Amino acid sequence: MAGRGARTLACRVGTHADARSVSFRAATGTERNDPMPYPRIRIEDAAHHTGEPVEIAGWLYNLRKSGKIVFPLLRDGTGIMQCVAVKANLDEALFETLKNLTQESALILRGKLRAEQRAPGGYEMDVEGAEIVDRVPESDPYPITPKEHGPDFLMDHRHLWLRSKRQHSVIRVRHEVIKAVRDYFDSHGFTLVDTPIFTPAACEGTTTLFEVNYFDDEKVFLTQSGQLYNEADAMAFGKVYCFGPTFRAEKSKTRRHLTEFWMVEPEMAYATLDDVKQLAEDLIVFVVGRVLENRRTELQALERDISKLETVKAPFPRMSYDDAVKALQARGSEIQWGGDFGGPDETMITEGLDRPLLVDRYPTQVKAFYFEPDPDRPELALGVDVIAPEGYGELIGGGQRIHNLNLLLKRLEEHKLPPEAFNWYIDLRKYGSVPHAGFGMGIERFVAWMCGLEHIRETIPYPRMLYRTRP
RNA sequence: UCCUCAGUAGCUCAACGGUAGAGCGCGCCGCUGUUAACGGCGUAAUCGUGGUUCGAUUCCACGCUGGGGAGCCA
Repeated sequence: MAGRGARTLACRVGTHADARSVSFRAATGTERNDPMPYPRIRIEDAAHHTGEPVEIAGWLYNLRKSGKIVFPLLRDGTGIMQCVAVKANLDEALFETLKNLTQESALILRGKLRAEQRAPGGYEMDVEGAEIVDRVPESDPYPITPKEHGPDFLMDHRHLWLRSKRQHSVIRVRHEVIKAVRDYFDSHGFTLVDTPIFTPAACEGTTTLFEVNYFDDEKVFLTQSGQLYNEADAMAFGKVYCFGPTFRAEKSKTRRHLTEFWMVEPEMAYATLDDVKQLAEDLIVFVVGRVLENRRTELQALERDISKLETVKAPFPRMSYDDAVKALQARGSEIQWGGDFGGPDETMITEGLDRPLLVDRYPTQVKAFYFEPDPDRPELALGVDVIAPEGYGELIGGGQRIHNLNLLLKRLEEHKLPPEAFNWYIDLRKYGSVPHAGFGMGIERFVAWMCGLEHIRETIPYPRMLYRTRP
C-alpha cells in the first residue's frame, strides 16, 4: 500500500524538475543514476518542445498496431499524444511490451517530439523508452471501450467516464465558466461572502428541502438558495456574491434538473431591477467571451456550433411578461396570464433568437414572497428571468427585493410563513433598509448551453439526480 | 406523483410464437503509417415472479431497474 501511494504521489509531483529523479525511481521501482535527458512535459505544451527529447506521463487512451509498428495514444489529462514505436528502433522486449499494452494502463513514454500532419493532435512522439507504471490486466479490462455505450452504463462508470475526451472537455469548460464568473465579480467590486449550507428553515417556503438530523433533536435543511443571507451581506459589504452548492428535493425528472447543483448569487445594496438586468447581461457576455477565448479546443471536441455563441453580445432583447404571454399565445401556447412558463414555453419564446432573452415583471403570485412590487402595477413583481437560446431554459432568475418593513410583514403573512423564523431577515428592514436587488445563476445550465449538451447531467463531475446518488 | 419508452453476451444492438445472431471488447495469428485501423480464428447472453400456449426473447399481468417528458424550478 505504501509503495503504491508513493508512486501516485511521485507521478503528481513529477512536473517539478527537482522531483524528477525521485519520481522516476518511484515510478519504475529501479534505481537510475543518469541525469534527466527527457524532461517531463504536458501534452498541451507540445508545440513548445518540437524536436526535443521529452517524457510524458499518462495513461494509454488507445493502441493501434500494424505488425512491426505500433501507435500508442497517450493521455495525460491535458491532451492526447500519438506516439510511434517502430520495432527496428527498439529492443525486442520493450517493443513487445508496448504492442501488448492494455487500455488505460498507466505508463511513461520518452522520445523526441515532431510535428506530424498524420497525427491527430498535430504532433507525434517517436518512442525511445517506456516505463509501465501500472498495467491493466486482460482478465479485467477497462470497461469503457472506444465504442458506443448507453447512459446508464456510463453513469455507473462516471468515475472512469471522466477520462474520455468528451467528458474531459465538458469539465474543462465548466472550470472556465466558474473561473470567469469569479473573475467577473472580483473585478467589479463584489466581495465573496459565502452563505451557510445548513439552514434552519426554508428560504422560500414552497420548495421541498432535504432534511438533515443535526445532532440530537434539531432538524436543519440543506440550502436551496443563499439569497436571504446575501441580502444581509449586501447591507454589510455593498455588493456581494456567494457561490456554492444548492439542494432541491423536488422530484424533477428532466434533462434540466439535478438535486445538487451549483449556483452563483450576486446581491447589491442601493440597486433596482434595472441594475440587475444590466449586471446579468454583462456577466453573461463576459463569461461566454472567456469560454470562446480559452476553451475553443474543447468546444470543437464537443462539436459545438461555435457561431451560435459568437453572437452572444449586448444588448440582449428584453420583453415584459405581458408581452411574452401574448407572443406565446400567438405562437400556439396554452399559457394564460398569471401562469409561469413551462419548458416548451421557454424554448418557444426564444425561437429565432441568437442571444439570451430577458423577461421581466411577472405576476406576484408566481414569484417568491420577497419580490418588490412594481409601483405602477402592484400585481406585478420586479423580477427578471434570463432565458437561454436553443432551448436551454432559464439561466438566471432574480429581481428587486422588498425593502419596506410593513410590506415584508404583510407578505410573510400572506405566504403563511412564521415571522419568528425570519426575525433576523426582518431586522434588515429596520436598520437602514435600502432598495436592493440580485439574482441566481445555475452553473450547470450555463455549461450545458456552452457545450451544446442534451442533458445537464454531464456538466457536473458527479451528478445527483432523482434516481442516482452513485458513484 | 403522473404520462411514455425500454430491459437479450462485459458494451452497443438484431431475431414472424418454432435451432438466439452481429459489431466492439477479450484471447491467438497476420500486417512498417494507423486515425473508434484492418483481415482470419476463438470466447460469451434472453431482468424477476406468475399466466396464456404443444412450444414464449417474442403475447398478458405484476414487480424491479433505467431512458425521455409533465409539474416545480436554476
